[in-house]
Amino acid sequence: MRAIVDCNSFYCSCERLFRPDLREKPVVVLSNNDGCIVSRTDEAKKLGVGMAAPYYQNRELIEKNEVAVFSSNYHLYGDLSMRVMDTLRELAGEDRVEVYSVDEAFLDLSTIPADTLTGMATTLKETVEQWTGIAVSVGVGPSKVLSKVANRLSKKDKKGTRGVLVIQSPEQIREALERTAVDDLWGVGRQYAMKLHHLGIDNGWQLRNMPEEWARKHMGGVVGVRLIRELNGIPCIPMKDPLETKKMIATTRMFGKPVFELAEIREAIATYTARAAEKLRRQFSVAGTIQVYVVTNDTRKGPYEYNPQSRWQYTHLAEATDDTATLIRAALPLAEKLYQPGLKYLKGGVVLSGLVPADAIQSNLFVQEHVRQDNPLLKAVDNINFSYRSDVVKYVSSGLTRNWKMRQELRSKRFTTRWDELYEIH
DNA sequence: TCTGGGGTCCTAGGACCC
DNA sequence: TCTGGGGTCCTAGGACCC
Repeated sequence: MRAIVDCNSFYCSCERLFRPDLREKPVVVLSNNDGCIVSRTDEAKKLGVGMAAPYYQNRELIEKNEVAVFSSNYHLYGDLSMRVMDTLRELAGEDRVEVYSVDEAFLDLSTIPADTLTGMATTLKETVEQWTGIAVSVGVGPSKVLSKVANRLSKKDKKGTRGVLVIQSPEQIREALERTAVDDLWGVGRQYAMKLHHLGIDNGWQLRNMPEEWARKHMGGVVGVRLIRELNGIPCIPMKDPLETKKMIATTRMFGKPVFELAEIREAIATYTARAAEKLRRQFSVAGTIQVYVVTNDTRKGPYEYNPQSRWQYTHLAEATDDTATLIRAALPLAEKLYQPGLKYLKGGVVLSGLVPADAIQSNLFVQEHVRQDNPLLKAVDNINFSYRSDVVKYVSSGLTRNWKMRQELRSKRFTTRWDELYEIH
């Protein structure tokens, strides 16, 4: 059996932890640049605040109802996420937890006796809440997809399930799947949902009964076959090895306001490269390929149309590296190649790929000077930038004016990761 | 006269997830 | 004025190899 543990309205719950006055009150958290609503509490949901909805479209509703609004505070959420995951590992066993996202983890419960699963799930929920202050929902089922189904139903019926639902017997599974629209299944997105409804397949139970060969033809090949099997309680999506590292690292941002000059684009790209390189070093990898992209607003559709167009350039590095300066040197010419005067730039980004472990670099015979890996200077810079102010130490190419920096006007303090922002009790 | 079979690697693009 | 950011997996098709 598998469990999925999922933090309720995670970003909002983190904010509430340091603002007890907001308990039971509507709260929302905004995406970067204060653009969209990415987390909302049940109270905000009830008021009709949409998920992933643009902030400015909901502003009136939010102000009228005195909804508390926060910019995203990733330092805070990252730290609390770590505490939740540590708690789960403590309870379920170090190697039985797969961190799936900042607010979700799959647990392998295959060694837990069937009749104690509900007890175990309840313990997980209560302990996480007691140790971290973050409320979670727990769904348990024979496969990952079914555990997701259970988790969703546990949230829909909070009073009945108290946030914990185990589906195990054939009857429980059938009932749960009949209550779940195909749109709400993990692995069915907009495209497939549309296709399925077209064919008269509306709920999970109907999809479960479709033949595998049909799924192979019409639902993305083996992906569809796996989904059908998972719905039938046959686990085919394995637990991931916790030691696996990322295969790609990206840092991309909307600019705080549109940008027109090459100098500004260069600054932004250098800054994003430095940030991506930090992430790279954190997982002890080096990158073999760097891609740079920008999004322009093509005005051919009329001056006020939103018609974003992306342009890409990439280069393979002579030798894989995690050195910020080397990566910036590779990135800037790509930015220059992309730049065309007169266009309006909305967004930029850097993607590192071809990642391999730092201790297994394939060296290039034709590279004369090898950059020293495990550079103590960079380590020191990473430490300073994390524990004090971001970019206390930065490369000159990342710029000093930074007109393009994103808006984040409503961010709370980084109570748990910055010395100068600790929570104070007077 | 007439053109196999089996394989790898790479890229682009589509679908999905939170 | 105004719409986020960061990932994964799979497939198809082209280039190339023996």
